[in-house]
Amino acid sequence: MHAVGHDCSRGTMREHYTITELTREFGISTRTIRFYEDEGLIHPIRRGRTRLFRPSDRQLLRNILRGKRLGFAISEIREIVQMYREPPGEAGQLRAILRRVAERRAELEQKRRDIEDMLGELDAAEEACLTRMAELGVGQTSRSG
Amino acid sequence: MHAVGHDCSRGTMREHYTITELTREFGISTRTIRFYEDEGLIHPIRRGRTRLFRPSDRQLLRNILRGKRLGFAISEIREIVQMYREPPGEAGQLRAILRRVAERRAELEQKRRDIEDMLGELDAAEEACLTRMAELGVGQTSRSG
DNA sequence: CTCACGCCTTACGTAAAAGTCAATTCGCTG
DNA sequence: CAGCGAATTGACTTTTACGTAAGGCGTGAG
Repeated sequence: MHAVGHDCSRGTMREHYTITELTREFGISTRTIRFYEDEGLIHPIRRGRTRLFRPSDRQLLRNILRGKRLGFAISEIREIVQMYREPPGEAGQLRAILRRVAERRAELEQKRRDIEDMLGELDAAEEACLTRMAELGVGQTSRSG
Repeated sequence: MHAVGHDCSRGTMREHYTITELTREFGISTRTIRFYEDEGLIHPIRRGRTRLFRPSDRQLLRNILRGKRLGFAISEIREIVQMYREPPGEAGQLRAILRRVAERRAELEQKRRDIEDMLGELDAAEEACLTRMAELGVGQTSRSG
């Protein structure tokens, strides 16, 4: 195994990643990454036909997967990552972005409330289980608190 | 239109809801609710073949939709809502539930981190837009802070 | 009685997000 | 140069989560 991008050698930051390196890092398949490219989420550079991913591509992929974990659709993620790019020069477009930022923020805050609620229910369920175990006189395995 | 369940009449809590009442309340289709029943997420009672939803069913549906908003699959939601039911009497099963509670909690905490990160990126994007607008000398429409 | 209305089941259709498989094509290595 | 491993494209398949259409039951109003 050797590094891609002739190993820039003055230290810390990799210049490029191969597709399989990223699949291993993020636990996804090459198909998934290529699919995201087809969908216009990510645009790796090419050496010949082989894809080379820059650190910024890697970061972008991280963002994409965050969106996925939160249940956003590809189309929504595309819209979201587009907002992270250099702001355009036209006032109307800027205002449009600001509006969408506000919308996404509202969605995320809803999701956050959902998480808090669900965590609360999990606490209740755990309590009920522990109570039941106490009733049964069963010793628990390794409790934190 | 009149109330189902001969209107228990001593006040606040509806006895039953029809399927279309719930679709209107939650903004989903009858197909969706029936699908959830097929998938074993919810078990309304029947009068003849017509489904009648108790307040607890309504609450359950609320939980299901929370799970959906957070990107959980039907199969995961089924597992989750099963944890909310009366704890079983067998110690092994209780321990299994406790384990799954811990797993789900970890997932939710991951999602919460994802949300915080994404909100941070949205803040950055908004800042960039506002800066750009200032550069362009454009007046903004209605800012909160 | 008939008709509309609301709910029911059954069955087929579909969009999204990949999985899987086949046929190639580089680039190196022995 | 033959071959092997890693990457590519393209096509087909699968799973999930419903949408949608077709036809039937029950009941309250006219």
